[in-house]
Amino acid sequence: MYIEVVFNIPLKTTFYYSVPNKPVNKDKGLNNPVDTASPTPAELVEESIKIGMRVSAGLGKRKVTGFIVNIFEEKPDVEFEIKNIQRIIDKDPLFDEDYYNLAKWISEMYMCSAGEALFSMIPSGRREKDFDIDIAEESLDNFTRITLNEGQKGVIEKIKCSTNSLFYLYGVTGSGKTEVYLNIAEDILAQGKSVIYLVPEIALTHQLMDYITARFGKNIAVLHSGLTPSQKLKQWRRIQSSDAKIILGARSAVFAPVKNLGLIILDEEHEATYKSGSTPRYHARQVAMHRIKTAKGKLIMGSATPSVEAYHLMTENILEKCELPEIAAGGIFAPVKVIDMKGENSAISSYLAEKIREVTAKKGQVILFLNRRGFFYYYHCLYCGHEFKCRHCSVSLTYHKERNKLVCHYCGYSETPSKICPSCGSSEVGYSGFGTEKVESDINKFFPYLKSQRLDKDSIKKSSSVKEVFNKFKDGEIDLLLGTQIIAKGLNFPGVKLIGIIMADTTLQLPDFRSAEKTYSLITQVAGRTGRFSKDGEVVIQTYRPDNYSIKFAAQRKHTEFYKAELENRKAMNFPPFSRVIRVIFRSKESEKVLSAANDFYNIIVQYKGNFDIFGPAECPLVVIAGNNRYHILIISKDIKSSHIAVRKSIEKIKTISGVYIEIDVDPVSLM
DNA sequence: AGCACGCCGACT
DNA sequence: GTCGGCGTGCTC
Repeated sequence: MYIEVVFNIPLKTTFYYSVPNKPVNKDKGLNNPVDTASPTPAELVEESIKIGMRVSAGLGKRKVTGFIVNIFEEKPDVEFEIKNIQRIIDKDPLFDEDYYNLAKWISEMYMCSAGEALFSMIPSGRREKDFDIDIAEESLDNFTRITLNEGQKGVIEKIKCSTNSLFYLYGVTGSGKTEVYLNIAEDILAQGKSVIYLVPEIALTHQLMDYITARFGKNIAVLHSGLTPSQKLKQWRRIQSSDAKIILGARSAVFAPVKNLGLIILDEEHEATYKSGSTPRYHARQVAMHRIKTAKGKLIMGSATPSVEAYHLMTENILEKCELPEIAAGGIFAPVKVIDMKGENSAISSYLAEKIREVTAKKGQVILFLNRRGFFYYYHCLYCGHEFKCRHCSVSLTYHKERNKLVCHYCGYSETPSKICPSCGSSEVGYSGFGTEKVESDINKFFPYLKSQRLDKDSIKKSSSVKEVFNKFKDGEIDLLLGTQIIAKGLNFPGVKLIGIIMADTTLQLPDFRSAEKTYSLITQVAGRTGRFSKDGEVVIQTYRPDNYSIKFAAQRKHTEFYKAELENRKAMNFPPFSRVIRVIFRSKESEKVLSAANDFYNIIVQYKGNFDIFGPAECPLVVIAGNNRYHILIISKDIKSSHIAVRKSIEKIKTISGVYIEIDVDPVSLM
């Protein structure tokens, strides 16, 4: 008997092995050891081999784990000598042929080997281990059905009756999206089908867990990167055996081996965490759409701030838009005030400073958002606010202080910044930008009497955990919380009466065509959540560009207007959703090698004439990560097919330079 | 991706 | 003479 095996290596080739007619150390690999003393008939061994099992086999000089993807009775007609496998690892297959087709789709789509795809989809655990789904027993009994409002009832009815398969639940936080998801899930489960419920981060699975169990019982499985490989394997087996029919998890749960898939829920669709950061760089949304198409099920995505791509699909009626009325629980939005930072001398505007004084005097709490450290300097006219953009790409130019150059990270264009504003003639052009430290020192200077706490990735490690800080904040031991995205959860505390976005421009001036979308999304999310928890709260947004459409429309809650403006821009510039992007990244410890590798690639891909444009090579916005110098090339096309083929052929053709690594990102979500 | 082989320069 | 640097090529 012969088998075809794939390994977790970036090779397109599959490998052939033979299976000896005697048990191959079968005991070692199985969870339930067999008695090796009694000889197992050859047929039995062969019969027990199935597609989807793992084997251990010699590959070159080493012993590697691979997946069986095909089985043959006859010896394949090949030149080379076929080796025996060393042993079979699994008693039961981990996937079937349909699932292998999904892996092949991933490998095609995201340009990796089928082996790499399978290894990222399937847990690597060897021993099944329990994962304590500690559900308070009383919550099982105490479940009471929430009464749906008219809006929710309407949407549920619409989704149930529609012949469409793709839906978008468009509604603010608190509009009751979860209830809609679960009502549809109930319907699908009643039909004997399975449901995958995706959330952007692990923390959210914990919250939902109790609630879902209370409602549907214990046939729930969890899959996320917080579990050990063995725990994942156990969940995997439960899903395979249909012991679990609802799968709750983060990005990778989209690969759950469900039988009879009926529904995928993808909450907070706009979140970038749905896009994998390592090979294969899949997007859970894209995978979900593909799985639903093949399974003929339904997909419901939802968010208060849909990605521009999703919004576009709604206008095209590819996604059926289901709107939920503003706030289900009944509430008001906090007023949003946009402050022009022009002429302000400190990181905290006089308006915001006054508000902080006012609020804290009445024992209210304050949250200040600061999006990351000042990686990028913002070069602009301090008088009229004119911003410097690339004349080719219309993406913000990044100022490099050491070189005194404005650089475009899309096409590689650079220029020496002019000393005079091209728009108003003012000589007050220059760069600005400040990090957490500057804001922190300003706060301490102005409000030495306040108990303030910084919360970002750097500060957690040394001091306390996020949870601790939140608990302190909740108990009122902290007056002012200053931090990055992490503190978004703090918006749910009723004591918070003031939220400030210190520099809305930090996301806006990122050298990324999604910068406006990210800015809009952040402001809308912040402004949308606040009113719900503190009735007399206020949101203050500081910016040098109060008239920028993303800030203005988000602050005024003119959502349709924002998407309209953004889609017009994207269309004019031929950016997604009006095109598809493939990003090819080159990295190396040696800076000279990267650029020459990128140039080599460029010279190869230009030869493949197709319906696509090539941008670059250019430095990645974050030029050096972990000692690696980084360059990228962007291939932008109306139709991904021709660029896909060109990239694949170029990768095959390019001579590898030692120490230079090439990574491909299809439909990148971040271009940093 | 690993790992070995092999071809050159440096050094006891 | 041989140790070790990394460019090249192969893995069923």
